[in-house]
Amino acid sequence: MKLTSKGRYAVMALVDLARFDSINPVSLRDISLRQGISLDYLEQIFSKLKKDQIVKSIRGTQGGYVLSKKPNEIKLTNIFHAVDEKVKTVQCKKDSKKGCNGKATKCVTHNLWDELENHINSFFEKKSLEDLLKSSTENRI
Amino acid sequence: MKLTSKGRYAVMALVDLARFDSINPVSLRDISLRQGISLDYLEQIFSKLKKDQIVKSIRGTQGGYVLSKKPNEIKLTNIFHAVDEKVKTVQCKKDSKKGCNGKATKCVTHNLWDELENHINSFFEKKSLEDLLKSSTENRI
DNA sequence: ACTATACTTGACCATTTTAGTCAAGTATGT
DNA sequence: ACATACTTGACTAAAATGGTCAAGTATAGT
Repeated sequence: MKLTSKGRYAVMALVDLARFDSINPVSLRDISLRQGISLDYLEQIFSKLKKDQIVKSIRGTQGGYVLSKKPNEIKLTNIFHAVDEKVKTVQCKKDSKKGCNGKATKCVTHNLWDELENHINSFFEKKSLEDLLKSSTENRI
Repeated sequence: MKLTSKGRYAVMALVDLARFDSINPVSLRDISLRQGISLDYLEQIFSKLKKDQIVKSIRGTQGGYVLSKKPNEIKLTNIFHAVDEKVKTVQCKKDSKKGCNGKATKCVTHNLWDELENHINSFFEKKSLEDLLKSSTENRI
């Protein structure tokens, strides 16, 4: 099981954004420099975040991105969903008329992954951007 | 985030094994046929399970594998650990003297993954092979 | 002792996913 | 007009995944 860095970057970038948001739109270039994430990659990520209305873009000279909602309204689950970071349960083929793996019975792990998925999602649903914002300022050196 | 099928196969195979264990050692060939998992791949997996003393091998004509412990003593966490299925947190480079990503500060996601990891592991530590065994017989068609 | 069965080990490989890069735009504030 | 910044889409090197293939070794039963 693993978490990809796309999800991690999205979270890092949004925390960065939330921190500077209040004053002006934040350009991806600034985020790129501050967080050490490739600008090209950030563009991909923010395009998805925008599609899910987590951020808004503002064009023009002093443009950039701003959050669409307040930090406490943005849950991790929203962020991960936006960038297609999901809990894949490596499920059995669902197409067949028979059970899992072409057997007559439901495979023994079938319910297990469902339970696990719920368990993980409950974690992501509880954590908001605001929570991260707090702990990140605590950790500042 | 995803779970690989190696972990899923390991769980499926062990539940199968646990179900027939009481009578005789179970050959990988039987498990392969019943669960629809490639024999060659099962060999790889069981080699790891054996190294972590989750199963014992019995050679010879009527040989096969048996569980090393009782089903309620085998937790999912043990199984996943054995087959190298782990929660990868896609962490920041740890080598540098500075903080994450060469920045002066700890990156904001640093603690987050730690928390998540604990959350997931607590799930795996609770579930034993016996639990799965029960629910698998309930689901039989 | 022989042999079939079953475990053991290690090299190898095709496909998919990841983590980006590159290029060519379009929109807008000043 | 023009610099800045967002937008879109094609492309790709490297790693992980999900296996296969080959060549053994050990042992129970006859």
